[in-house]
Amino acid sequence: MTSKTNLSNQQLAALFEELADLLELSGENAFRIRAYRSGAAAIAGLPQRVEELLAQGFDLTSVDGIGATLAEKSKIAIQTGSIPALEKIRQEVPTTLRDVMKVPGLGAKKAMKLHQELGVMDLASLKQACLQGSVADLKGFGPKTQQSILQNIDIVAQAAERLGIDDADRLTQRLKGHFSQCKAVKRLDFAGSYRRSKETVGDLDMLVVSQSPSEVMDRFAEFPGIAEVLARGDTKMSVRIAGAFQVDLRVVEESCWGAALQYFTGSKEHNVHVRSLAKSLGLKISEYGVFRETEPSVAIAGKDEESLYRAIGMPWVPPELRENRFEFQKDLEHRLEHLIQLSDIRGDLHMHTDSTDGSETLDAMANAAIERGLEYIAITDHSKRVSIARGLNDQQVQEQWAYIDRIKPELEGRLMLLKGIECDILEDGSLDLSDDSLAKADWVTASIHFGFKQSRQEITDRILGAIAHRSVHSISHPSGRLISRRPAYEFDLTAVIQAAKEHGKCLEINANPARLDLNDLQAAAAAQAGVMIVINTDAHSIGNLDLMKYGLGVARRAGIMKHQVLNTKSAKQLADWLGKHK
DNA sequence: GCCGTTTTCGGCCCGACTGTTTTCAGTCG
Repeated sequence: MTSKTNLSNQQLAALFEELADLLELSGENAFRIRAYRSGAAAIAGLPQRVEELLAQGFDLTSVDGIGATLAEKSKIAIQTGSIPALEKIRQEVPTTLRDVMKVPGLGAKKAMKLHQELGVMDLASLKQACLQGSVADLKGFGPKTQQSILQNIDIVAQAAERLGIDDADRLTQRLKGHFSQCKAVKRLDFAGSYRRSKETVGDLDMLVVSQSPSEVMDRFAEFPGIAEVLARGDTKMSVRIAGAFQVDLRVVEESCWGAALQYFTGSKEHNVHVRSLAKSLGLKISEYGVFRETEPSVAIAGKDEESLYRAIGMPWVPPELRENRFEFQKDLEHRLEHLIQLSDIRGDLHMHTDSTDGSETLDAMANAAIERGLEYIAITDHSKRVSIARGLNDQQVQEQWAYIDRIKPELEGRLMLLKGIECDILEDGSLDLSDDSLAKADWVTASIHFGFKQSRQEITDRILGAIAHRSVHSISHPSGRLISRRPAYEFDLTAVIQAAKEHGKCLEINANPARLDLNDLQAAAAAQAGVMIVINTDAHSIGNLDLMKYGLGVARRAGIMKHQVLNTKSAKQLADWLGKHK
């Protein structure tokens, strides 16, 4: 089978997701919709491209969640770039209603009702309807719903325009692959907020060194998924990728690579500061290089970034720090020397198994951790309040810990396996498991999954209570936000940081790209106050263990140093730390 | 639509809670 669609697994999965959404809007059977969703997830999780698998004669129906129908539709999508059933339903249901459906508080039924009764087509018309007050008059809706829509609509509108860091990551991989055969490309990298590891990326800046820009641009135009070429000049080209996402290509000379990379990496605030420093030294910095004001035609630096920063008396600044926060302070050299990096991470203290909502057995997670070179992990399944995840009760968690005690000897010298729990902080402020149980754990991380609408004081008190509990070591995803999907609950971060400091408890940077919680500013505040940070993947599968890098992005943006992060400690040091925090 | 069989149909992770209703859609992972 040959094809020219070059559809990635993520793109194929997105087609099925869209089909599922549109079927849901049209009131289709819920289990059929779920089947499309789980099929999409299965495709997104395949280690190899569907196109390659099919070419090798692989039987897609052997994958869990993919049956004859999805296998056939996948085949057609790979050949044609689309699915006939999707094309058909797009004619019947406006696909922009998918955004309306994603507003917290709304679902398929309400979105469809808004469409049919009020003519709502998308987020803009939804907002207008709310502002006019006509939503509150609709049967099944009310003033509170209308108010909540208005509060949450912007976060969804933003999501439509920005990519999560992991999606941006995948897009850069596809672009790299697309250009790998293009001989005109001498060098290629991505700048902008993506390079600075921001949690979401508004557009992607691609920088290329080439002698023949037009050849590079021709190749760029062939990239699958381009909806529109917005502009094309001699050295610069902009395209819009499916949806509203923009990718900018800039072709530069080898000699000014560093200056261009620095210029396009930003941030704007960082660059303003850099250029004013240069000016005070009688220098001028542009994307073409560093120049003396007295001799503006000869670049004295800029072939690489190091030379540019050296010219203004600075060490090379890692992109994550270029936010005009720490990089111009006196302690920069000290911070750079100790700035945390991925290779400093020696363990992971938050992950789930198939005892609750993880997809792998405890043994599989342990083995995967060993393969990744981790020295220790904590198994932290959910407690019973998270019933949808089949959270563990006191007896079940004791059974899991007994099992861990049994297999510990086999892992001796390879992995320190900690008996942990992600214990829910209940609505009344108590913890979801008995004190007796929690006292037997090696590692307890407490978190909130319910009661998000409580008052700021109530939620703060819940967290403070958990911090004060003698068996708790850490608070996981302290703000509760889901990026582009759900805002953080209201709580007093300063009080939480203060309490964590007083009780010697950790606050987590959850590395899952949907969370990244604490965020960079919150994590910086905590670390500066002297709170120990822990960076965890919250893995629900083996593949999730590789999400650690996104947590590192947050920590580096926060300027956090190695010694401020608990899981940079060796297994021995961690055991000592836990001994002192009993 | 998928899956597994007690194999070609019947089930598909729960259940307490909110806002709105007086039966239900959506929220939580």
